[in-house]
Amino acid sequence: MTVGDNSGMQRNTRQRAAILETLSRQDDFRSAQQIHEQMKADGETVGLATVYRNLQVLSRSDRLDVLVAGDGEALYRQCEDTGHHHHLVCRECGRTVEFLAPKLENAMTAIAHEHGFTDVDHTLEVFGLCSDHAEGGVETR
Amino acid sequence: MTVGDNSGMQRNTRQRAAILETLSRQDDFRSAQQIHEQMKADGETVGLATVYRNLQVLSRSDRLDVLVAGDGEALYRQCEDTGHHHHLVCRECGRTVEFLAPKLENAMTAIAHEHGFTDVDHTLEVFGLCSDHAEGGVETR
DNA sequence: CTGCTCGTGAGAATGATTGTCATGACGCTC
DNA sequence: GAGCGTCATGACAATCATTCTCACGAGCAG
Repeated sequence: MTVGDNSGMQRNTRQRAAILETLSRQDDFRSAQQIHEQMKADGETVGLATVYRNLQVLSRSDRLDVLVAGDGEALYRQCEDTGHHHHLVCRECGRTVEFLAPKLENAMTAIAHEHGFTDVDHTLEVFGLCSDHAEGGVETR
Repeated sequence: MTVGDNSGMQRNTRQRAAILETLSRQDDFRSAQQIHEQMKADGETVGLATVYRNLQVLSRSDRLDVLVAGDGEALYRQCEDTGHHHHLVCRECGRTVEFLAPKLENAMTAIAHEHGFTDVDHTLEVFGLCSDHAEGGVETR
Protein backbone atom coordinates (compact mmCIF):
# COMPACT_ATOMS: atom_id res chain seq x y z
CA MET A 1 0.00 0.00 0.00
CA THR A 2 2.21 2.78 -1.19
CA VAL A 3 0.48 5.96 -0.25
CA GLY A 4 0.29 9.05 -2.43
CA ASP A 5 3.30 10.35 -4.23
CA ASN A 6 4.63 7.93 -6.76
CA SER A 7 6.09 10.63 -8.97
CA GLY A 8 9.51 9.59 -7.82
CA MET A 9 8.98 6.19 -9.37
CA GLN A 10 8.65 7.58 -12.88
CA ARG A 11 11.70 7.23 -14.98
CA ASN A 12 13.13 10.10 -16.88
CA THR A 13 12.93 9.18 -20.50
CA ARG A 14 13.95 11.15 -23.53
CA GLN A 15 10.43 10.73 -24.92
CA ARG A 16 8.64 12.16 -21.92
CA ALA A 17 10.97 15.14 -21.85
CA ALA A 18 10.40 15.71 -25.56
CA ILE A 19 6.63 15.61 -25.12
CA LEU A 20 6.73 18.14 -22.31
CA GLU A 21 9.05 20.31 -24.32
CA THR A 22 6.72 20.23 -27.30
CA LEU A 23 3.72 21.04 -25.14
CA SER A 24 5.49 23.97 -23.57
CA ARG A 25 5.74 25.52 -27.00
CA GLN A 26 2.02 25.16 -27.78
CA ASP A 27 -0.49 27.72 -26.71
CA ASP A 28 -3.72 26.01 -27.54
CA PHE A 29 -5.39 22.66 -27.04
CA ARG A 30 -4.06 19.88 -29.26
CA SER A 31 -5.02 16.29 -29.81
CA ALA A 32 -2.62 13.46 -29.12
CA GLN A 33 -2.28 12.88 -32.83
CA GLN A 34 -1.51 16.52 -33.56
CA ILE A 35 1.14 16.52 -30.88
CA HIS A 36 2.62 13.37 -32.32
CA GLU A 37 2.75 14.89 -35.80
CA GLN A 38 4.28 18.05 -34.45
CA MET A 39 7.03 16.04 -32.82
CA LYS A 40 7.71 14.08 -35.97
CA ALA A 41 7.96 17.36 -37.86
CA ASP A 42 10.45 18.54 -35.27
CA GLY A 43 12.57 15.49 -35.90
CA GLU A 44 11.67 13.66 -32.71
CA THR A 45 11.22 9.92 -32.99
CA VAL A 46 8.48 8.98 -30.59
CA GLY A 47 5.82 6.33 -31.03
CA LEU A 48 2.17 7.33 -31.09
CA ALA A 49 1.30 4.95 -28.28
CA THR A 50 3.98 6.55 -26.17
CA VAL A 51 2.49 9.96 -26.74
CA TYR A 52 -0.91 8.68 -25.64
CA ARG A 53 0.52 6.98 -22.58
CA ASN A 54 2.46 10.02 -21.47
CA LEU A 55 -0.38 12.46 -22.04
CA GLN A 56 -2.48 10.23 -19.83
CA VAL A 57 0.11 10.00 -17.10
CA LEU A 58 0.81 13.71 -17.17
CA SER A 59 -2.84 14.70 -17.05
CA ARG A 60 -3.42 12.31 -14.19
CA SER A 61 -0.72 14.08 -12.19
CA ASP A 62 -2.27 17.46 -13.05
CA ARG A 63 0.64 18.62 -15.12
CA LEU A 64 -1.65 18.84 -18.13
CA ASP A 65 -5.21 19.91 -18.80
CA VAL A 66 -7.59 17.77 -20.79
CA LEU A 67 -10.56 19.05 -22.72
CA VAL A 68 -12.98 16.69 -24.42
CA ALA A 69 -14.06 18.23 -27.70
CA GLY A 70 -17.60 18.04 -28.97
CA ASP A 71 -16.78 15.06 -31.17
CA GLY A 72 -15.27 13.17 -28.25
CA GLU A 73 -11.64 13.74 -29.14
CA ALA A 74 -9.37 14.51 -26.18
CA LEU A 75 -7.36 17.71 -26.37
CA TYR A 76 -4.37 18.52 -24.20
CA ARG A 77 -2.70 21.71 -23.05
CA GLN A 78 -0.04 22.72 -20.59
CA CYS A 79 -1.65 25.40 -18.44
CA GLU A 80 0.02 28.14 -16.47
CA ASP A 81 -2.29 27.70 -13.54
CA THR A 82 -1.83 24.21 -12.15
CA GLY A 83 -4.81 24.52 -9.85
CA HIS A 84 -8.52 24.42 -10.65
CA HIS A 85 -9.45 26.84 -13.43
CA HIS A 86 -11.51 27.10 -16.59
CA HIS A 87 -10.94 27.94 -20.23
CA LEU A 88 -12.21 30.46 -22.67
CA VAL A 89 -11.48 29.05 -26.10
CA CYS A 90 -11.84 30.74 -29.48
CA ARG A 91 -13.75 28.37 -31.66
CA GLU A 92 -12.05 29.72 -34.76
CA CYS A 93 -8.38 29.77 -33.85
CA GLY A 94 -8.19 27.80 -30.63
CA ARG A 95 -6.68 30.70 -28.72
CA THR A 96 -7.13 29.93 -25.04
CA VAL A 97 -7.50 32.11 -21.96
CA GLU A 98 -7.51 30.66 -18.48
CA PHE A 99 -9.79 32.15 -15.86
CA LEU A 100 -10.90 31.66 -12.31
CA ALA A 101 -14.43 32.20 -11.14
CA PRO A 102 -14.79 31.43 -7.43
CA LYS A 103 -18.29 32.88 -7.40
CA LEU A 104 -19.37 30.43 -10.05
CA GLU A 105 -17.80 27.58 -8.15
CA ASN A 106 -19.69 28.49 -5.02
CA ALA A 107 -22.95 29.05 -6.80
CA MET A 108 -22.72 25.67 -8.48
CA THR A 109 -21.90 23.94 -5.24
CA ALA A 110 -24.83 25.68 -3.59
CA ILE A 111 -27.22 24.54 -6.28
CA ALA A 112 -25.90 21.01 -6.00
CA HIS A 113 -26.41 21.02 -2.24
CA GLU A 114 -29.96 22.30 -2.63
CA HIS A 115 -30.66 19.11 -4.53
CA GLY A 116 -28.98 16.94 -1.94
CA PHE A 117 -25.80 16.32 -3.93
CA THR A 118 -22.43 16.13 -2.25
CA ASP A 119 -18.81 15.64 -3.27
CA VAL A 120 -19.49 17.95 -6.18
CA ASP A 121 -17.27 18.36 -9.19
CA HIS A 122 -17.92 20.02 -12.52
CA THR A 123 -16.79 20.68 -16.04
CA LEU A 124 -17.08 24.18 -17.43
CA GLU A 125 -15.64 25.41 -20.69
CA VAL A 126 -16.56 28.56 -22.52
CA PHE A 127 -16.37 28.90 -26.29
CA GLY A 128 -16.58 32.08 -28.30
CA LEU A 129 -14.86 34.23 -30.88
CA CYS A 130 -11.75 36.09 -29.79
CA SER A 131 -11.19 39.70 -30.78
CA ASP A 132 -9.31 38.67 -33.91
CA HIS A 133 -12.21 36.57 -35.10
CA ALA A 134 -15.22 38.57 -33.98
CA GLU A 135 -17.95 38.27 -36.58
CA GLY A 136 -18.36 41.57 -38.29
CA GLY A 137 -17.70 40.95 -41.91
CA VAL A 138 -16.26 37.55 -42.62
CA GLU A 139 -18.71 34.86 -41.66
CA THR A 140 -17.36 31.34 -41.78
CA ARG A 141 -20.68 29.74 -41.19
CA MET B 1 -28.90 26.67 -50.84
CA THR B 2 -31.98 25.51 -49.05
CA VAL B 3 -32.47 27.90 -46.20
CA GLY B 4 -33.40 26.99 -42.69
CA ASP B 5 -36.30 24.88 -41.52
CA ASN B 6 -36.52 21.44 -43.02
CA SER B 7 -38.08 19.89 -39.97
CA GLY B 8 -41.33 19.57 -41.81
CA MET B 9 -39.67 17.28 -44.33
CA GLN B 10 -38.98 14.53 -41.80
CA ARG B 11 -41.02 11.45 -42.28
CA ASN B 12 -42.77 9.69 -39.48
CA THR B 13 -41.26 6.28 -39.23
CA ARG B 14 -42.05 3.47 -36.84
CA GLN B 15 -38.38 3.46 -35.83
CA ARG B 16 -38.20 7.09 -34.87
CA ALA B 17 -41.38 6.83 -32.86
CA ALA B 18 -40.02 3.78 -31.07
CA ILE B 19 -36.78 5.57 -30.22
CA LEU B 20 -38.64 8.54 -28.79
CA GLU B 21 -40.91 6.23 -26.88
CA THR B 22 -37.95 4.39 -25.39
CA LEU B 23 -36.26 7.63 -24.44
CA SER B 24 -39.36 8.93 -22.75
CA ARG B 25 -39.19 5.98 -20.40
CA GLN B 26 -35.56 6.63 -19.42
CA ASP B 27 -34.61 9.03 -16.69
CA ASP B 28 -30.86 9.17 -17.08
CA PHE B 29 -28.31 9.64 -19.80
CA ARG B 30 -27.79 6.61 -22.04
CA SER B 31 -25.45 5.82 -24.88
CA ALA B 32 -26.70 5.05 -28.36
CA GLN B 33 -25.70 1.44 -27.90
CA GLN B 34 -27.51 1.14 -24.59
CA ILE B 35 -30.64 2.58 -26.13
CA HIS B 36 -30.35 0.14 -29.00
CA GLU B 37 -30.02 -2.79 -26.61
CA GLN B 38 -32.93 -1.58 -24.55
CA MET B 39 -35.07 -1.49 -27.67
CA LYS B 40 -34.04 -4.95 -28.73
CA ALA B 41 -34.91 -6.17 -25.24
CA ASP B 42 -38.32 -4.55 -25.65
CA GLY B 43 -38.87 -6.47 -28.85
CA GLU B 44 -38.30 -3.56 -31.20
CA THR B 45 -36.45 -4.33 -34.39
CA VAL B 46 -34.36 -1.30 -35.18
CA GLY B 47 -30.91 -1.15 -36.71
CA LEU B 48 -28.05 0.33 -34.74
CA ALA B 49 -27.19 2.79 -37.49
CA THR B 50 -30.77 3.98 -37.44
CA VAL B 51 -30.58 4.63 -33.72
CA TYR B 52 -27.43 6.69 -34.23
CA ARG B 53 -28.93 8.64 -37.10
CA ASN B 54 -32.10 9.45 -35.23
CA LEU B 55 -30.37 10.46 -32.03
CA GLN B 56 -28.33 12.86 -34.11
CA VAL B 57 -31.30 14.31 -35.89
CA LEU B 58 -33.28 14.65 -32.68
CA SER B 59 -30.49 16.32 -30.78
CA ARG B 60 -29.91 18.71 -33.64
CA SER B 61 -33.52 19.82 -33.42
CA ASP B 62 -33.18 20.23 -29.64
CA ARG B 63 -35.57 17.45 -28.79
CA LEU B 64 -32.77 15.61 -27.04
CA ASP B 65 -29.85 16.56 -24.83
CA VAL B 66 -26.37 15.26 -25.50
CA LEU B 67 -23.69 14.85 -22.89
CA VAL B 68 -20.18 13.82 -23.83
CA ALA B 69 -18.87 11.51 -21.13
CA GLY B 70 -15.32 11.67 -19.90
CA ASP B 71 -14.27 8.83 -22.18
CA GLY B 72 -15.74 10.57 -25.21
CA GLU B 73 -18.89 8.49 -25.48
CA ALA B 74 -22.02 10.45 -26.34
CA LEU B 75 -24.94 10.09 -23.94
CA TYR B 76 -28.50 11.07 -24.71
CA ARG B 77 -31.48 12.08 -22.64
CA GLN B 78 -34.93 13.50 -23.22
CA CYS B 79 -35.16 16.57 -20.98
CA GLU B 80 -38.22 18.23 -19.60
CA ASP B 81 -36.88 21.69 -20.25
CA THR B 82 -36.38 22.13 -23.97
CA GLY B 83 -34.53 25.40 -23.54
CA HIS B 84 -31.02 26.06 -22.29
CA HIS B 85 -30.28 24.35 -18.99
CA HIS B 86 -27.66 22.32 -17.20
CA HIS B 87 -27.42 18.97 -15.47
CA LEU B 88 -26.55 17.74 -12.05
CA VAL B 89 -25.65 14.09 -12.46
CA CYS B 90 -25.01 11.50 -9.78
CA ARG B 91 -21.79 9.80 -10.66
CA GLU B 92 -22.91 6.63 -8.95
CA CYS B 93 -26.41 6.05 -10.23
CA GLY B 94 -26.75 8.48 -13.12
CA ARG B 95 -29.75 10.19 -11.54
CA THR B 96 -30.12 13.54 -13.25
CA VAL B 97 -31.52 16.87 -12.14
CA GLU B 98 -31.98 19.76 -14.54
CA PHE B 99 -31.31 23.26 -13.34
CA LEU B 100 -31.18 26.82 -14.56
CA ALA B 101 -28.62 29.35 -13.41
CA PRO B 102 -29.09 32.68 -15.15
CA LYS B 103 -26.58 34.32 -12.85
CA LEU B 104 -23.92 31.88 -13.94
CA GLU B 105 -24.78 32.48 -17.55
CA ASN B 106 -24.39 36.21 -17.16
CA ALA B 107 -21.22 35.94 -15.15
CA MET B 108 -19.64 33.71 -17.75
CA THR B 109 -20.65 35.99 -20.56
CA ALA B 110 -19.23 38.94 -18.66
CA ILE B 111 -15.89 37.20 -18.15
CA ALA B 112 -15.79 36.30 -21.82
CA HIS B 113 -16.45 39.90 -22.83
CA GLU B 114 -13.72 41.14 -20.54
CA HIS B 115 -11.32 39.10 -22.61
CA GLY B 116 -12.71 40.37 -25.87
CA PHE B 117 -14.66 37.24 -26.74
CA THR B 118 -18.04 37.43 -28.44
CA ASP B 119 -20.72 35.02 -29.61
CA VAL B 120 -20.19 33.10 -26.41
CA ASP B 121 -21.42 29.62 -25.72
CA HIS B 122 -20.53 27.17 -22.99
CA THR B 123 -20.77 23.68 -21.61
CA LEU B 124 -21.43 23.16 -17.94
CA GLU B 125 -22.20 19.88 -16.26
CA VAL B 126 -22.06 19.17 -12.57
CA PHE B 127 -21.26 15.76 -11.13
CA GLY B 128 -21.71 14.64 -7.56
CA LEU B 129 -23.28 12.07 -5.30
CA CYS B 130 -27.03 12.20 -4.87
CA SER B 131 -28.62 11.82 -1.45
CA ASP B 132 -28.94 8.07 -1.92
CA HIS B 133 -25.25 7.71 -2.59
CA ALA B 134 -23.74 10.29 -0.26
CA GLU B 135 -20.45 9.07 1.10
CA GLY B 136 -20.79 8.37 4.79
CA GLY B 137 -18.31 5.62 5.31
CA VAL B 138 -17.36 4.23 1.97
CA GLU B 139 -14.81 6.49 0.35
CA THR B 140 -14.24 5.83 -3.30
CA ARG B 141 -11.15 7.93 -3.52
C1' DC C 1 29.17 -3.17 -14.37
C1' DT C 2 24.82 -6.16 -13.73
C1' DG C 3 20.35 -6.92 -13.31
C1' DC C 4 15.67 -5.82 -12.46
C1' DT C 5 11.78 -3.30 -14.16
C1' DC C 6 9.53 -0.05 -16.39
C1' DG C 7 8.99 2.47 -20.75
C1' DT C 8 8.94 2.12 -25.55
C1' DG C 9 7.52 1.00 -30.32
C1' DA C 10 5.07 -1.40 -34.07
C1' DG C 11 1.21 -3.17 -35.15
C1' DA C 12 -2.92 -5.57 -33.92
C1' DA C 13 -7.22 -5.08 -31.47
C1' DT C 14 -11.08 -2.58 -29.72
C1' DG C 15 -15.09 0.22 -29.62
C1' DA C 16 -17.87 3.96 -30.90
C1' DT C 17 -19.49 6.16 -34.77
C1' DT C 18 -20.21 7.00 -39.79
C1' DG C 19 -20.45 5.71 -44.73
C1' DT C 20 -22.40 2.76 -48.49
C1' DC C 21 -25.98 1.16 -51.11
C1' DA C 22 -29.79 -1.77 -52.31
C1' DT C 23 -34.38 -2.29 -50.56
C1' DG C 24 -38.47 -0.74 -48.06
C1' DA C 25 -41.71 2.58 -46.17
C1' DC C 26 -44.01 7.60 -46.24
C1' DG C 27 -46.87 10.70 -47.86
C1' DC C 28 -48.59 12.77 -51.98
C1' DT C 29 -51.20 12.74 -56.19
C1' DC C 30 -54.60 10.96 -59.17
C1' DG D 1 -56.60 2.42 -53.36
C1' DA D 2 -52.62 2.34 -56.77
C1' DG D 3 -48.51 4.66 -58.47
C1' DC D 4 -44.46 7.28 -57.58
C1' DG D 5 -40.49 10.06 -56.11
C1' DT D 6 -37.80 10.32 -52.16
C1' DC D 7 -36.11 9.80 -47.82
C1' DA D 8 -35.22 6.30 -44.22
C1' DT D 9 -33.69 1.91 -43.02
C1' DG D 10 -30.64 -2.11 -42.22
C1' DA D 11 -26.60 -4.97 -42.75
C1' DC D 12 -22.05 -4.54 -43.04
C1' DA D 13 -17.86 -2.34 -44.31
C1' DA D 14 -14.96 1.49 -43.24
C1' DT D 15 -12.98 4.99 -40.26
C1' DC D 16 -10.89 7.10 -36.41
C1' DA D 17 -9.20 7.70 -31.89
C1' DT D 18 -7.50 5.15 -28.38
C1' DT D 19 -5.78 1.00 -25.95
C1' DC D 20 -3.58 -3.51 -25.78
C1' DT D 21 0.22 -6.82 -26.56
C1' DC D 22 4.63 -8.21 -26.17
C1' DA D 23 9.44 -8.38 -27.34
C1' DC D 24 13.24 -5.31 -26.82
C1' DG D 25 15.93 -1.40 -24.95
C1' DA D 26 16.94 1.99 -21.56
C1' DG D 27 16.77 4.13 -16.47
C1' DC D 28 18.49 3.53 -12.15
C1' DA D 29 19.83 1.12 -7.75
C1' DG D 30 23.21 -1.88 -5.78
